[in-house]
Amino acid sequence: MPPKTLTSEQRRALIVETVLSLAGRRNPSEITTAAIAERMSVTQGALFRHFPSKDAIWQAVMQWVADRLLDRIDRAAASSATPIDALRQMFMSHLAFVTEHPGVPRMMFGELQHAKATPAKKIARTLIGNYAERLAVHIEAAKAAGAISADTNSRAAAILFIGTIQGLVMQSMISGNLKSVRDDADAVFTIYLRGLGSQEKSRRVRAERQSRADREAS
Amino acid sequence: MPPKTLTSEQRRALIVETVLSLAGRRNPSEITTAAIAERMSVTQGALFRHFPSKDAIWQAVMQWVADRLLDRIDRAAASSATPIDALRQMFMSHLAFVTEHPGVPRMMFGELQHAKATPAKKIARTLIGNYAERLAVHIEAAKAAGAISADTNSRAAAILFIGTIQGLVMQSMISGNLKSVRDDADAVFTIYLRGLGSQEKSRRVRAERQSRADREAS
DNA sequence: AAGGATAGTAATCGATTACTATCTATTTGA
DNA sequence: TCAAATAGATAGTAATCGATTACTATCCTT
Repeated sequence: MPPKTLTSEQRRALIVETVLSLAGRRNPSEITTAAIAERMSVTQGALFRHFPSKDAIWQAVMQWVADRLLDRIDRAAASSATPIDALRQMFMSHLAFVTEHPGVPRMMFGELQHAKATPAKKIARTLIGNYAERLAVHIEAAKAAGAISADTNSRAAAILFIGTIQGLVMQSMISGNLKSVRDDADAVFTIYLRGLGSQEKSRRVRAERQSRADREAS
Repeated sequence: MPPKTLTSEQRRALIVETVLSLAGRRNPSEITTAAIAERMSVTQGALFRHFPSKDAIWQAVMQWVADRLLDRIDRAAASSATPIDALRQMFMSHLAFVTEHPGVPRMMFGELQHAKATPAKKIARTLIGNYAERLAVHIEAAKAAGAISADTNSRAAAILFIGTIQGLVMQSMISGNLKSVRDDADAVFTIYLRGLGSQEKSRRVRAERQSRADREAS
């Protein structure tokens, strides 16, 4: 069965998608151009009609990740009422994103491993920088609103936010179970929030409290 | 210059040491048997006189890491007076360990990336399991002593503890600066501790307060 | 001093890697 | 409609990977 001939743009998008899909099941550093092509039912040489090198493919994949992730957390934050809620929504939508695309954290980890700065690593670095910028906005806003302690170290708070997500993702890599992330997310974020000096309870706790109140009222 | 002939045991130890050293400067997945041998001033084939395969080398490296790290945190905890202090000492000694051996987190990340369970990954998994066990002991002790909130989710607290360290390490991978870890460690751990519901201040804050008191007293 | 065990060398193996030159088939546009 | 442009196939390339071979040098024991 000969593959349909696509436009170069379509093919590029499909290659990126395929790499990300493969990265969800194996170590990105072990993904060969032959494996990508096989998955697409195309010969290996065909890939180089659309990308000048393998590095360029990796670069495109990281750019895809950066664009989508930032869009996700931006939309999450925009639909939030308070700074604290924005942080929570960013946290949860980030986890939802990596749950939908298990290859994403694998690609990130794999790129950051490189000592020298590959083009793909530069994109990853920029992504995290932009991410931290977004976090800083809401952390400072939360401070200004008195929702968290004024003496909280903002830089440390941002590092911890990202590290918390990494911890959850890595836990899922160890167990091989991606659902465990969702189960633990709420409890972990609750601890994080209290660490910032917030008095707010987690959504789950508030919901339970509410339903308990409902039962007592009836 | 012909290399000195060593006993197989010595040579094995040297190979492990060399791999760890190389992992501190490049992606572990890019470390070839040829590169290891060259660094040791030995021919590539000589490695296979002491290890049956490259996998076996990686396995030995991870075992080295597991043994040393657990020993480090155990000794740190043993020399602590309170459960909270034990957690803090474990945290700091862990960071000191990876600072001394930058190849360690790289090896861990690299192994956990593999989808299928390689022998080395199994050791890494066991290590983290043992680590979490140690953490649980002190977290529960801290609860019993009333040093942290009783309603703290212990599993989440352990995940967050490890994730916090990962976040710091990854931050150093991005900046390429390992010293930044030490600078941020105290502030990040302070947030973590408050997240558990502890009222205790960080060592740095206490020290500053003390020195301020000293100045005022003089 | 003989002799067995062992550490290391040099060369090479087959497999796999990213990449490319050449040809064919398909699509596109004036 | 037909020729130019382009997507893909075919069939390679050189380089590098982990691993194995036959052989040599050295050490230790009796």
